[in-house]
Amino acid sequence: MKMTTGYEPILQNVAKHIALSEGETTFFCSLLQERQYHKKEYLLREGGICNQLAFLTSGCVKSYLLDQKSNEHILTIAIADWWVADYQSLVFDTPSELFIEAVEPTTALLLTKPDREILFTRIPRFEQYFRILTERAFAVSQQRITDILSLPAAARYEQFLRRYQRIAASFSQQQIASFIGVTPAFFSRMLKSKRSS
Amino acid sequence: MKMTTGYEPILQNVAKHIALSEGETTFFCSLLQERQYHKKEYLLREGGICNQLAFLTSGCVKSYLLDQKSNEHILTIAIADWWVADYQSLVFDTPSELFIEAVEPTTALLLTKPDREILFTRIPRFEQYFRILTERAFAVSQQRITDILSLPAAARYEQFLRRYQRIAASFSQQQIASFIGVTPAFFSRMLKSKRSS
DNA sequence: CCTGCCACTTGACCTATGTCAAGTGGCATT
DNA sequence: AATGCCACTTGACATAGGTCAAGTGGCAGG
Repeated sequence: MKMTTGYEPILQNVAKHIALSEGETTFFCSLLQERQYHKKEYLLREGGICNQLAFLTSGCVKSYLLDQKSNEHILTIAIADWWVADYQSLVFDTPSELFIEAVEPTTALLLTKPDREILFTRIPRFEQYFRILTERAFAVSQQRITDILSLPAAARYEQFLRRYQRIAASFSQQQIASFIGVTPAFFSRMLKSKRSS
Repeated sequence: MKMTTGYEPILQNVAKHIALSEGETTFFCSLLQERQYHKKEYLLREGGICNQLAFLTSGCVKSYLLDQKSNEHILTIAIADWWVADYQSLVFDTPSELFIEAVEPTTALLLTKPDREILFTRIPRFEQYFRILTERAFAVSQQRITDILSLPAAARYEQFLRRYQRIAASFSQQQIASFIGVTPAFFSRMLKSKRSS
């Protein structure tokens, strides 16, 4: 069927964890809204309440916050086949402190929070799907905390390279510096000293 | 029934999210194993594979890792009514880099990973229960990352006090210093400068 | 009442990383 | 070819927080 074309990636992702009948597939897709974002366009802005999750079918986004001095700190990087949202805001219904912004042209399938609740009611197996994804995301998040607490900047950069190999090239040094938690100037010096070693 | 006495706290916790019949309650409890830990006893040691979750009915535990210089870095603090596990190890079946240790005498109800799978099969609503808990834990974890990235040590301490008010007193300065990511010496100086201000 | 021990404090010094401002060098537009 | 822009680099300096080792002061056990 033509209507499911743009949904292939998400259906494959879902199929890794739970099986859906044809009717369930149709219902699930009916709750999703496809949306394109151009580079630097926002999926979410600070102050808004995050009431949807986005599944990326192409492109790449970052979520970040700005501190008092307007320095950008990247919290997450998400690429095709990943869900992204401000969980803090989504789960506790609080205003978001994050910006979520497309780093390159990006296509996303949006699922609103109320629609997700409907989905859970109609197809309870989606509880399992999201449980599994969230447990993984949580595990990765915990790892990030231990990295920040226990590793120096150079080692955090190694970790970044390992985990984001495929997409490291689409990020400027500034972005990477922000993700690993150092300034661009320091990161530049760090790279230089690595090259000569 | 006498047999469910020690299970009251966890049943109340579960009841906040899903309703269980009497039979389901009995089955759920049959998968749990109660265990006492004395102060400084380990629930999990580095190198082991974490194959269970622990629900605390009393007491307090910390999870931490040791870096190359044997400095302790506290990842999480858990108190009564919280689940604790090394999700990194539990989810990906990798050897744990964490220690989980009782900070005071603690009682836990243990649920092994295979038993949890059985639970999901027999009572699928537990998928929802754990989805909700994990989403909250993930949201809190994300917040911790943004705190570490964007706030100076003194502000991270404020956050700690806000979030762990009730139990802050059971932690030594060393533990708190480790949680917020500074050395005991620096933390001591920080407190002094706060007092005089 | 001593003795140890343990948490905490403090001083002197050190280092990783930040700040700010002035380059440099591509590369896209005209 | 000139222009401008943007990412990156670099120098000089500043600072948050670390290190190590020597106190101090409770308080628990004998």
